[in-house]
Amino acid sequence: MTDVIRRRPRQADVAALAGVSQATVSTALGTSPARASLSASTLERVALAARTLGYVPDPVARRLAAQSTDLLGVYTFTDAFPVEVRDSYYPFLVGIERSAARLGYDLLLFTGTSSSRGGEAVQKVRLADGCLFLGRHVPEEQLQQLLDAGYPVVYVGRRTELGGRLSYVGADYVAGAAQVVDHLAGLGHTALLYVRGTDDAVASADREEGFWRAVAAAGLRGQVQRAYASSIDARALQSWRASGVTAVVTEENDANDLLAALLAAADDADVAVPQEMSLAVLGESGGVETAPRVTGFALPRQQMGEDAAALLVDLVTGRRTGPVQELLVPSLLVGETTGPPPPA
Amino acid sequence: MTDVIRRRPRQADVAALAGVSQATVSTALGTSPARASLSASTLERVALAARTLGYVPDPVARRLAAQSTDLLGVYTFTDAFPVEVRDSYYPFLVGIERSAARLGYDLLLFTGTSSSRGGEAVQKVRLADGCLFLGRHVPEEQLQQLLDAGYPVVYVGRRTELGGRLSYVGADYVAGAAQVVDHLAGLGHTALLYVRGTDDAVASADREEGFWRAVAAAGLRGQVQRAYASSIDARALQSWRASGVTAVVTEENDANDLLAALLAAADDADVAVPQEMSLAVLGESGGVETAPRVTGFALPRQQMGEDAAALLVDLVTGRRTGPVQELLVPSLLVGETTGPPPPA
DNA sequence: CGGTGAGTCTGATGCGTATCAGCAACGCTG
DNA sequence: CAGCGTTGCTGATACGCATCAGACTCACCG
Repeated sequence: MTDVIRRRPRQADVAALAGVSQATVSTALGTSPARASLSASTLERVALAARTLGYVPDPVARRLAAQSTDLLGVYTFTDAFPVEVRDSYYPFLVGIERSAARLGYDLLLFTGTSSSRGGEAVQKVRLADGCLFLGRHVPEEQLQQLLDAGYPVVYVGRRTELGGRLSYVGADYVAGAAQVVDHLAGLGHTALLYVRGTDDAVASADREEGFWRAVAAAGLRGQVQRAYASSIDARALQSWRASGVTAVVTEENDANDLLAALLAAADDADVAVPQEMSLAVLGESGGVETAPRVTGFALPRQQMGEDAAALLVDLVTGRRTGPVQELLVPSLLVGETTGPPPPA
Repeated sequence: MTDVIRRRPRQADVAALAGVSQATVSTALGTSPARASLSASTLERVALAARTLGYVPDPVARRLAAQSTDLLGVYTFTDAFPVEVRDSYYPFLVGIERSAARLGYDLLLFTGTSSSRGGEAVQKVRLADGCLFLGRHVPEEQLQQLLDAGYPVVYVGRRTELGGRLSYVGADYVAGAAQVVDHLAGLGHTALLYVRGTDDAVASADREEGFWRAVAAAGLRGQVQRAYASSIDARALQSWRASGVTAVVTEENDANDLLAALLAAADDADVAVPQEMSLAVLGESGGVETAPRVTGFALPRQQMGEDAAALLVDLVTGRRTGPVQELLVPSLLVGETTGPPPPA
């Protein structure tokens, strides 16, 4: 009598029942080309035995032997499930999950905070076939190691670190900025001011580039000014108006809310938006509860997630190779803060 | 010359560099008690070698050998990241992630939809040390197999399937219902009507039990009626009033919105809520956009998630054993639909 | 009848780690 | 010096699967 409290059945058990070798079971149940050279009757017997025993392959062993788990890692540097539901990461995850599910992959969720052993923790993602990263943070050394080992990694969001070796699916801020500027040009504005924050993030630079390009293309007058939210007040606004500016665009900026400062300044200065001054943001206007719906552009977040996951799968399967970098074009959001310029 | 494009370093490489055996490296780098019997100098040499080579343990191999991955599975039968952000599962996930992170576990996310091979798919969770399930669906056969193998499973939500062998962290609907009834009793109501749906879900039965218990404890008159949303109209409402009922409670019910039907009926019958008739729900009143904030109780969803994950970890580590069943008490939500009964 | 090839299947091996029995060297006791 | 316990390490093995180089059988051809 064999032990009744047998652990999970393994291929060896199936093999015994079917009267074949473990190797044959592996072949019969797998998808390798070798499968074609097994007789129909053997395939059938193995399948039957497997069903009878309720055999299910052990994904861990499978991975150890074959280097593949049908798992995609998702590494976030903040909680993946933010309490702030409006959190901007969320739509990425929705997209990622969709794509993964469609392609038959499951998700391995790492939170930077968890195994807080800092650096080393990232290596744990190797349990998955490949890994998506999202978040501002870029652990260069760790990524370096992963890349060197040929481990597939895709960032959600444009990342220029590591000399372009990183694959990513990002948003085309240049195009987004251009859309906003074009929108203003279409309304008849000719003198624009772009107020941007003082940091040097990639996205910021892209937005500025988009601003300049569109300004040039449309033959407008434009200028850029860097500012802290605290330095934007009624007086500044008045001086801009005096210099002929009819529309101000700014960047969304969580840390340092330029947009809110501009709205407040307009209010202070009794400048009606958009009648006397148009206002737009090169990005999305934060929360839903923002009083006026501000003109700007929306990142195709869910689509970015989907594309990133799909790209990762391609890298994993080898359908695509090398660093692949993809930019998706945002869509213009026309809000209530832009209108034709005031009559001269 | 050894091959330069060497794969990730393994313990064998560290061992060679440190001049010890692979077994020693495993012991030195691990946490087993055997570690104590290694000399300080050896520990040091191994640690140095590991650091030099940038050795990182392979989570897969570790799991295969040691049956432990520091991973918790999360199995949902719908998308884990619902597009409907208001989705009721979401807070569970927030709690789960928190707990997991705090306890040093990462999350393995399975969506019932992904590996759609139906039943067998559930077995994939074995990659994790234990698994949380959420969703109405209960794949009994599959769970049976997992339980029989001693695999730790915890449901989020009370589940009475499998003869009580399932561990869960649920909401105490009995207590929740009692809170609502007590609230009404405190306001002076003496005749209550509980309108419930027609299904026989566990939660429904619990609510009804809570209703009866609290009614008995408070010495009130109560009655229960089963109904479809479509059968609730102005006439029904009037007849209830005629029979002396001053407060109606119902259950939240996504499929068959009794609550909405009641509100509509009150409107039709020109019965003012809560002046002429109080209305409460034994659960949460659906969306945020519900016109009046309906009195009811809130499930401590996030807490349930946290507790469930914590429980699972206890089961995994063996700190607790056997089926553990936990109920958390909801908190009363006093809304705008309950008030004192009309003067007789 | 020896030889060739196609069709089927198996034994052996590796993946990277954890664990355990056991070995060698050493000091100590009687 | 025989006997014994300690300390510090290693060899062997298991975990469950995939893969590959053969081995074996049988039909068929020259």
